[in-house]
Amino acid sequence: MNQDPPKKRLYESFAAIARALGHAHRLELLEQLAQGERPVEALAQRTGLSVANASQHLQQLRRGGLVAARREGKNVVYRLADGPVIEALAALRGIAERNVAEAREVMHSYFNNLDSMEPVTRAELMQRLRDGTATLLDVRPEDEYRLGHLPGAVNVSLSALRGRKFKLPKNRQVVAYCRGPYCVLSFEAVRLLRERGYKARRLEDGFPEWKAAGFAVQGP
Amino acid sequence: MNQDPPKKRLYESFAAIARALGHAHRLELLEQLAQGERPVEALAQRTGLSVANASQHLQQLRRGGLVAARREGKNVVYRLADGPVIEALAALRGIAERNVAEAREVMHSYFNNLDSMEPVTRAELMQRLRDGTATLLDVRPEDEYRLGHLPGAVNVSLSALRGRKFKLPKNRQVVAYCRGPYCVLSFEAVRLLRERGYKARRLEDGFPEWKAAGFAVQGP
DNA sequence: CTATTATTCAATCATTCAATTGAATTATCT
DNA sequence: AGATAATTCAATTGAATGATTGAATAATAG
Repeated sequence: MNQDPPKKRLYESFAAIARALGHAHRLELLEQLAQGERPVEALAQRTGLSVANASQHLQQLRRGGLVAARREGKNVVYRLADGPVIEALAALRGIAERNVAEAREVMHSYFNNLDSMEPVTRAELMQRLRDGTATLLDVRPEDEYRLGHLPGAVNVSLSALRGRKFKLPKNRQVVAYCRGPYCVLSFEAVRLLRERGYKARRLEDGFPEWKAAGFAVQGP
Repeated sequence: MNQDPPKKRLYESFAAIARALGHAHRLELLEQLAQGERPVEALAQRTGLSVANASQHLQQLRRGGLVAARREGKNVVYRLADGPVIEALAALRGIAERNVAEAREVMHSYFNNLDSMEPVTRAELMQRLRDGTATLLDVRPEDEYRLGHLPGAVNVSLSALRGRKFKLPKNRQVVAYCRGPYCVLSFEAVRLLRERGYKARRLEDGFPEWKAAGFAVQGP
C-alpha cells in the first residue's frame, strides 16, 4: 500500500546498528572503550576474549558506526565513535531496568543490596567540590585513570585500597566512582573504606557518563 | 582475571534488547506503535507483514521490553513500553546520521533534497502558537490523529490534501508534522501546500517525539 | 632484508534467526 | 454449547552469526 524504499533502507541501517549492539561481548568492549581508547590486545585482555575474537567484534562495532579506529605504529587503536553511543547504551539500560524481569532481578538482588548507600548525584558532587567537603576518588586501574578522569579526582585503584597503600583525609566524605552504573569497583571501594572508618559514598554514573556531559580531564 | 557473573548477565539482558531492535520490520512496528496503540492485525496491515509474522516480531519486541500488550475483547492491543524506547530509536538514528555511510547517503539524497526548507524547531512552534501566527497541521491518516495528536493541531491527511478537501487560512504560516523524522508525509504536504500558494514548513520531529516530551493530546 | 609483533582474514562447524504454513488458543456472538 | 474471529504456537526450511584455528598482512627493529 505504501511503497517507501528509502525509508526501508534507513531502517535497515538502524537495525544494523542495533544488531552491532546485540552481543554481550561487544557491550563489554564498548564499556572499556568508554573509559578511553585502546589497542586491540589491551581490549582483548580486559574482556577475556582471544585477540582474534576481540578483533572480529571490534570490526562489527566499526561497521555499525559505534567505534572508530586509527593505526598507531604497530597498534590499531580503537575509540568510541562520535555521536550518541553512550546515550544508546543508557537507553538499553533504562529499558532493561523498567521492563526486563531478568535484569531487574540482577540489579535488585546484587547491586541494590550492595548499595544501601544511595549514590551522590551530579549536582551534589559539584556543590561539595566547591565547598571542599568531599574528596573525589577514582578507583579504576591506574592506566584507565591516566587516559582520562574527573577533575580533582585522586586515583587509588581497588587493589591499592585493598593493600592499604593510600592516604585520604578521614574528616571529609569520600566520593568514589568507576566505569559506569554497573561497574562494581566503586561499590567494593565504598565497602572497604567504610570498614576502615571513612565516610564513603558512591557517585551516580561513572566516568563515561561524566565525560559525555563534558566534565572529564583528558589524559595525554 | 575479573570474574563478574552478575555484570555479565546484565550485559546479556542489554544485548537481548538490542537484538530485539535489530530488524527493520521491528523498527517499523515500533514507528507505528509510537503513533499510538494498535491491535496486531492493524499493525500487520500497515507494515505489510502477514499477521503471523507481525505477531512473532511483536513477541520479540515484548520479550525485549520494548512493547507491552493487553487483551481487549478479541484483540490484543500492543503499545510502546514505558521507558526510553523513543530515546533508543533516536540514538540509533543519531549514530547512523553521523557514522553510517549508507544511511548518510539516503538521508542526503532523499530527505535533504525534499527539505530545502529548514524545519520549524520546537521553541519556534511554541512561540508561533502563542502568537497565533501559525496553523499546526497533522497530515497523518485520520485514525492515527484520533489516537493522539499535538494540541491545537488540525488534521488534514495527505490524501485529503491531494483531493483539495480542506480549508486553511492563507495568511498564516502552516506548520506540518507527521510520524517522525523519516516519515515523508509532511515533506510531501509542504510541497503540495506551497504549490497552492500557502506558506508552509515542516515541524522538526514528529508526533512520537513530542509525545515523549509530554506535549500530546491523547485520544480516547 | 629478515625477524618480530600486532592485527586481520579465511575457512570451518555449531547455533541461532526469519519466514511460512497450518493447527491450537482465547474471547465473543447467537 | 457451537460457530466465528483474532492471535499465538509449533514445526519446517534456508540464511546469518559466533567461536576457533591457522595463515596472511602491516609496521617496526635489528
